[in-house]
Amino acid sequence: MPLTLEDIARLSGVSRSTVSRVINADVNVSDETRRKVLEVINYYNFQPNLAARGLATGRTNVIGVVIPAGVSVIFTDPYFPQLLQGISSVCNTRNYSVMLWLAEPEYERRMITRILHNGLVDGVVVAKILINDPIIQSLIDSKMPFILIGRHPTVDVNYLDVDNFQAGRKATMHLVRLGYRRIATITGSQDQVVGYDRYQGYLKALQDTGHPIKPELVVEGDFTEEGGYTAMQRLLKYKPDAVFVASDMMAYGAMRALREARLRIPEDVAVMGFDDIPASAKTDPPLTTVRQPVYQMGSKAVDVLIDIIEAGPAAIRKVLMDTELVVRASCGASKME
Amino acid sequence: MPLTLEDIARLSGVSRSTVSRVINADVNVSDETRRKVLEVINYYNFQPNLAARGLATGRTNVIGVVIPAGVSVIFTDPYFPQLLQGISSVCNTRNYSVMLWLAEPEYERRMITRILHNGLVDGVVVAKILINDPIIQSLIDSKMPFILIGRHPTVDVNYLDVDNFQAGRKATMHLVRLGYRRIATITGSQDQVVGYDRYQGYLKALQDTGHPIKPELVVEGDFTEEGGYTAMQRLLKYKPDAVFVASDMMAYGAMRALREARLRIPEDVAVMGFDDIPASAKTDPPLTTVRQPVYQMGSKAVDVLIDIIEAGPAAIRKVLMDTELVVRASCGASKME
DNA sequence: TATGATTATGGGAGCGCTCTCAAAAGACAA
DNA sequence: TTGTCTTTTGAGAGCGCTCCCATAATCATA
Repeated sequence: MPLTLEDIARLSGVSRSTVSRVINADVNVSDETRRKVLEVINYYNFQPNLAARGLATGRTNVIGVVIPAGVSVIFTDPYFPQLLQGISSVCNTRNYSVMLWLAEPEYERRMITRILHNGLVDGVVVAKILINDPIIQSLIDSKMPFILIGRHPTVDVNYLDVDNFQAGRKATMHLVRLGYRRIATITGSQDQVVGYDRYQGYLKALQDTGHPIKPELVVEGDFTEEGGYTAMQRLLKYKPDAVFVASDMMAYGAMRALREARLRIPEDVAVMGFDDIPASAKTDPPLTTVRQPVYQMGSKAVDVLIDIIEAGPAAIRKVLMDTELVVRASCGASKME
Repeated sequence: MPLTLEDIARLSGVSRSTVSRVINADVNVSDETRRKVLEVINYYNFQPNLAARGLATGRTNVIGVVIPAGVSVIFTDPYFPQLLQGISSVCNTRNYSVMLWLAEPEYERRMITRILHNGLVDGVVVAKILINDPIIQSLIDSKMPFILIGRHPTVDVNYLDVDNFQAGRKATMHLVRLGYRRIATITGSQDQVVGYDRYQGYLKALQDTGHPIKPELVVEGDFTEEGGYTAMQRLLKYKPDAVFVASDMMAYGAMRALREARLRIPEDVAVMGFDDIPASAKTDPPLTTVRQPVYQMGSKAVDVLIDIIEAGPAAIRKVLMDTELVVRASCGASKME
């Protein structure tokens, strides 16, 4: 049977209250008493019961992490392990624990109420929510602090995301600087925020550098390899010399289409991807792409969430994070030199 | 403020005890009363506070999952996401929650005591523990129910693992049946249980089928690509016609060595891997290998653990799971036909 | 030395639940 | 009607902690 506060109190000849003060680093304890109590605590390796503390304080120092299962089956990408590492790391340093919920559809509704109302967690991180997921409204109604990973277009909630606009701009700028003149794009689905934002970044880069925007050089994809392939086929007749593809998966498809058309990468057409999934380092040629700071997104999200939990409700926090251009061979070297 | 049992009791005109009985499906409640109370509970979407319940019962219905960080940085493999899915799935159906700990080395000791003694979890699943990790002794001392994923050679604890011996045997048998005569093996480190077991399976298959065991056809590797490469180089002069490599990673190295030696796979040398990491479907040629039922390992481990938690201490449970041969092109078709 | 301010400690209530035990309410037979 | 047995309900204590308040001890100052 584990020891209790009362046991420690008895063993060190003080009251339960004093032991509690020592554990919670209250200043109103004499050095002598503190020393005595700590000795006993360390000797017995005492750990206060967190369920009891949770009951007394109304706070558990546990955060929930919700990952929709529909998303978490995507195993080709180290996204979730990295995200969890980031989350876990901050939780460790800030003395929180992580409750993980992989939300299977059939349990989803039951589960949500269980999470929200059972007093088990102080706040929730929701990863990669599907647009218009009912969970968001439940969360808002519950008054539980929460943060989304992936920005939400319509509802005013705390979120953290990659700055897809700047990233799209940065990627396109890279192509511009290398001297490409007919820069096409295969966008993501325009009804998804990420697809839209990356496309807007592409447009901005061209505008800023005085490049004309040619509608025929813009094709909408759907984030799949197949979609990238057909999109590239359609682009071919307009003879682009470079293409910014809004996801690595689509970029693979685009590269396949180029190979079939006997075009060399990057000599005939340069290819820029987005995501930097691991396989992109090993394509032929290795893919230049944009990397998201996944680990940092996890840690930052939790940091913000814990701030909200501990400081109480404040202004909505919207955090955008920078991406990193990963230059490999698929865009070639400068055409200027 | 969330409602309490007392609130529900008042609202439905019964006592706190009766509401508790209804929630816990106690039989000693009249149908009429039960109906009345359930109505109120559903109307207000009441959820009992789990911290309070935990305090009262000494059970939390939470299991801890510990993944050493040294291992979880391995991102090339969907191992952990799949394992977590399996774990999570059973937890959902059996009404448990998952507390996730990615053990960073610097926090490890602190964390372990926190997990074990703070009354937050009823049991622990420890994934891919390093051999002789001190965590095992701590777990044993703590009397907390726990199960290892990955069998432990020396200490007598609950574990669940893949049957590496049978798997090694099965893989080798496949090569035998295809008619290969000089079947070599690149083993894993022999000081790791998995490496040893797979090698023993190889030996058994050869014995059972009356093949002589040629020591020159056995080279010890270290589970790295580089190790597989050098091991294969050493094997070449003994002219094997097939090689069972104890991990896919090493198999990639072995294939590289074969390509450099201008040997065709599988015409000159067949290659059998182990693990079925995703990239193995896309090597040239695609790698025949052994797949571990990772998802099932997660779910089975939790199933066993919860049984132990709910039934109380019993005999040590040691579970071995079957593997699946994934036949692709790297071992060719039968030489007999 | 008495007084008040300050610091250190202990006692009690209460967080929301479960669980035991006793009492109340019915059911039934004599 | 009374008594016995069974079913249903309620009251109370307690899980291990925090937090408030009262009291005791210490110290500075008049």
